[in-house]
Amino acid sequence: MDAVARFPGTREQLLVAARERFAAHGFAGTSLSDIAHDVGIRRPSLLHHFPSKEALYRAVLLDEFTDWISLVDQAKRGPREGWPRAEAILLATFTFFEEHSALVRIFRWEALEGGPILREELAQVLHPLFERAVAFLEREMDAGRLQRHDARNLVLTGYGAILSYFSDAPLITALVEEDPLGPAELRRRRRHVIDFFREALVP
Amino acid sequence: MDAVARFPGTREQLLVAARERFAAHGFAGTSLSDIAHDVGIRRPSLLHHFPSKEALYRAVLLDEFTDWISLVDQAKRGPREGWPRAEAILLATFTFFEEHSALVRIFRWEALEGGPILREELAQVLHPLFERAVAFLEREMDAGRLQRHDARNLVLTGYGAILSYFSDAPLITALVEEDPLGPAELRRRRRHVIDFFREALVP
DNA sequence: CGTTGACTACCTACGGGTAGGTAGATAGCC
DNA sequence: GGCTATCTACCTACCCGTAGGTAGTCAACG
Repeated sequence: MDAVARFPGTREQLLVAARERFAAHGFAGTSLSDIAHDVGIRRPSLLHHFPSKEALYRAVLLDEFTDWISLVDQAKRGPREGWPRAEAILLATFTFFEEHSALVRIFRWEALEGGPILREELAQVLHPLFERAVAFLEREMDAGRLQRHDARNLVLTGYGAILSYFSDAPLITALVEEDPLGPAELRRRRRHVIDFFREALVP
Repeated sequence: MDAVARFPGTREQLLVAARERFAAHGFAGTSLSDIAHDVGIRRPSLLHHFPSKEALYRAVLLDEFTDWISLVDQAKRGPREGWPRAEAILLATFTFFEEHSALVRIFRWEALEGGPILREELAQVLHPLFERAVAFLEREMDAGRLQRHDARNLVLTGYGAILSYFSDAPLITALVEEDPLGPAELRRRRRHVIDFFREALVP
């Protein structure tokens, strides 16, 4: 039967532990023993639930992507055009990554080391999202509802402004006094991103 | 005596090879055998020049930091205030990282995996640069020569806009058709960053 | 009702590979 | 002779994955 939605079955515990380990140390830097130990079993027992390290990794990413897709669907509601829509997308993206910081770090690991979900494979998922964002921006710029910019680079800048903050948080901690992931600093960052893009985008 | 500035001594060859390897695969993902092989010697011979893997890594970063400091000194020339100065700094930073893409990737690795040069240690170098940038921005905003923004977050956004592009280039490759590090795309990115920040910063 | 057989989840032990680091020998150069 | 740079051979530690064994559960069947 469906083994999901029981208490926290071993398999689900393993997925959570693996997500945190992969996010913290990347694919190559994570050992199956550590993950198994987090859950309180031995490594071979882990391999009873997932046939290989790579399979476990893919399962983790599949979980995260599911949440990601739900965000995209959710973004279909809300304002339809102009800056209000751009703002809504920025806000939703910020909030999503705020709540899925592990995904941010896994993305960065993938981009850097090219994990088993090779860059190409990951890019296949990101490509349509990227194209949709570019199309939206170009349409709004053509209509004069947004200031004209290089749409492709604009999307990259937007993602970078959000992703970098979360992925570089450990480094930023040593740069500023407050915890960059604390509620006050997160609010401050969110407002900055919105204000900054509005200043550049609203005609 | 000073062993530098000979032809390309083995030590210097090792530093270059190590820089590329560490940038490509991070500290943990790089093996000394690979570095030694790049130079044409065996691993124990490498350890004759550098007592440990960590020592080699630190030597690489020291080299890069030297170039970085020279950039900061160089930035003291040029415009003194307002958007022209901000633009000059952005341009110099962009050009520097364009020419030191290995450093970009090593930075990202450090932020992610917390390499042997612990984040704190790296942050000690970055902290004064960060504070100086914040002070400049706040002074210019107070004087009304730049649009008001959250100075600290503005610096982070600026660095993110430049660093992310270079460090994520492998991923971006699969997102757009052209090579993001080719001359045309680099020119395009540079112009976008400048335009975007001018739009948000010029009063 | 009791026994058998399949299944699940875990274990210990091992094999094959790779990592960083060390010891000691060798060859060339001042 | 002494110093430098390199080598081969070795060590320990860790990795992933597999083999084989052991409890416990649960359903089917005589």
